[in-house]
Amino acid sequence: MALSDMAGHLIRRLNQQSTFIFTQRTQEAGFDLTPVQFAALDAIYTHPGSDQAFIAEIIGYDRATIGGVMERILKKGWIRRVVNAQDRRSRELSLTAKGNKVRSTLLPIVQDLQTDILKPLSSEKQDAFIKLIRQVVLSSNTMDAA
Amino acid sequence: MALSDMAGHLIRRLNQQSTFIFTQRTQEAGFDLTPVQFAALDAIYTHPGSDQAFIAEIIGYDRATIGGVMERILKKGWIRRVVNAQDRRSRELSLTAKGNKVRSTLLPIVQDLQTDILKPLSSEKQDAFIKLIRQVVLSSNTMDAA
DNA sequence: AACAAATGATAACTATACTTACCAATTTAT
DNA sequence: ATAAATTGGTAAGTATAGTTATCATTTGTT
Repeated sequence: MALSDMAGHLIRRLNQQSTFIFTQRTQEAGFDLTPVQFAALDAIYTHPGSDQAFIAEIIGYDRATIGGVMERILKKGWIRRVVNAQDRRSRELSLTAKGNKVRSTLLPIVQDLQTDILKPLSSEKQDAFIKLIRQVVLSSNTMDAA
Repeated sequence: MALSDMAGHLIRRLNQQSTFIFTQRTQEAGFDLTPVQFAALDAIYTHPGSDQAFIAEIIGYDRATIGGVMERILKKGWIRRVVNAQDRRSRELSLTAKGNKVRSTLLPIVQDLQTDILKPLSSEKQDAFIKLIRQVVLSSNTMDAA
């Protein structure tokens, strides 16, 4: 079997293309952010007051990576980071008005661009594909030590 | 639609899992390399004497990224980089005996681990998945300006 | 032959993404 | 109550992955 036909290689290529489309479409809309930054924004919106470790867990990152992401969207003025009074190790995250605006403006754009990622497939095949990916991602997620 | 169900997000998560399995399995086999380094090794094996730009194109990278990859596998003693006599800008890449050994030893391991990546799916669904992903990756590849 | 355009490669910069190590604060165990 | 373990976060280090700029060399044009 050729490398170019292996699952891992194809998945990596697909991720590259997907990221490219995200960047392209959001830049056209006048924004400058990465897929991860949007995911973080959305997770904080959905779970305001959470700490970094929890947000990281939701969107599938480790603590070290999310630290840098938070720093960058903090610098953009999209989030607040307040030290928790009960546990001074943790910082409670929430969206600023600006962050809220960015998220709500981007949401329909991001939703729309999903179709572009799978554009080569018919609508039915897109649905089938999403179902398969979700099955892989979710069940691997629940398997701890393999 | 929730972010966690969007194609882009799922693809990113899938790529994380795929990379993790690659690293895990190859480390168990006593090797220390990344998916990209293996892809580069395989591309050089398939196209010996090529320059970096061509290898980058085959495996879907840009020139800047592949430069660092080559440097690292060069440092490991897996490839040779000889200045082309006809065009002194370019360097002809080839595998050393050691690089050849690494690639051939790893190939069956890497092929085998592909199934692990899609383990949650039945064999039929795995095939369907590969077909769909290949269709997306290959046809997006040939579309230049969208 | 001289100049412009194109090409192979690197450098600098930014942003994931992971590991290991560490610090500080909090919980748990004894 | 004190030591041990856990937890939230950061730091340092490595490896993609991209952009833009630059350098050297080669090729194309006139």
